[in-house]
Amino acid sequence: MKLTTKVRYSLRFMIDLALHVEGATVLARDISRRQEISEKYIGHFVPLLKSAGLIRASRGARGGFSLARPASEITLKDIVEAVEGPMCLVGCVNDPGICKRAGTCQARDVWGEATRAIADIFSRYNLEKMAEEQRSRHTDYVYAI
Amino acid sequence: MKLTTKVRYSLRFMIDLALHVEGATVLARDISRRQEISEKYIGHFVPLLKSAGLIRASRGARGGFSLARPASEITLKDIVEAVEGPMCLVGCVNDPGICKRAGTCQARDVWGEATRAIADIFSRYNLEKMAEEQRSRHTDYVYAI
DNA sequence: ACATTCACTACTCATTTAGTAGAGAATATA
DNA sequence: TATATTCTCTACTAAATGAGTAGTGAATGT
Repeated sequence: MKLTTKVRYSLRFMIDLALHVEGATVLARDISRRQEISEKYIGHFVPLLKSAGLIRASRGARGGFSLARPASEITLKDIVEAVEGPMCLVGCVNDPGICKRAGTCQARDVWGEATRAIADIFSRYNLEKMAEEQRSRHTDYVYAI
Repeated sequence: MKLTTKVRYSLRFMIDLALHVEGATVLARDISRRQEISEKYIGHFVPLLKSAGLIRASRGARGGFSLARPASEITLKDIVEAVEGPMCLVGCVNDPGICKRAGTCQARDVWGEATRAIADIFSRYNLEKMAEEQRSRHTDYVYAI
């Protein structure tokens, strides 16, 4: 039941981006500094967020990242699936062929239902609200003091 | 978001046990055969189910396993936590000390809420119902035919 | 042309997962 | 009490995954 570092960082990246993108783009370097995530490591998961259509990237001077659609239309589920692939508690749920018991196994049904319930929970969190709540902490989302 | 083999097998073990324990005890060997899980591997997770107070074990002739309380009072959450420890999507939720940003991080709040929501879902599944639904498949929960 | 910025591949190291193997401890029963 | 039976514990192994660094390459605004 543990999420990977990539997913954790991706959420922080997205919240930070949503908070600082206002008309302009945001540099990986700046998010790296604020979030204390190495630029190199950011380079690993950010292309996944881009391929999933959550952010846009541009290179060169004045380059950087921006959201590909309104923050209100980006959910936690989108972010998790962008980085880890389709949500699924056990392999046989999405891919019955890997276990010959799939057709008769009640446990598989349970995991399937639970997976859908969790996906539903994750899809109820949207980036706009998460960023707003981060802002309301009045910390600028930078560790300091 | 993937569960371990131990948890998957533990659920199948518990469902099988609930289906076959009727007055008597059930042997690991029999569950091993029906579920196609090696006896050796069963020996790895079953002591965890026992320490968590979900099953009872006795050794020697007429030994075997039984439920430590009514199936209706054993939940999926009990089983998952018995084998993997307290449910928790990211470490900082249960253990804020591991990250200095814990106090101001909205992402942490999100993971905390989501963890509680998932735990709630898991606690709604009880073993009695899962076993009943397995039985109603009329397969005796053995791969065969 | 060039500095800037993201993108991609390769590599490393530690940890976790998924087992097997074998000896040891408990116990009902003859 | 001897013994077959059954669970329990520790050690070990191999493969996969996780977490990250490093270096090069490709795009782009000025």
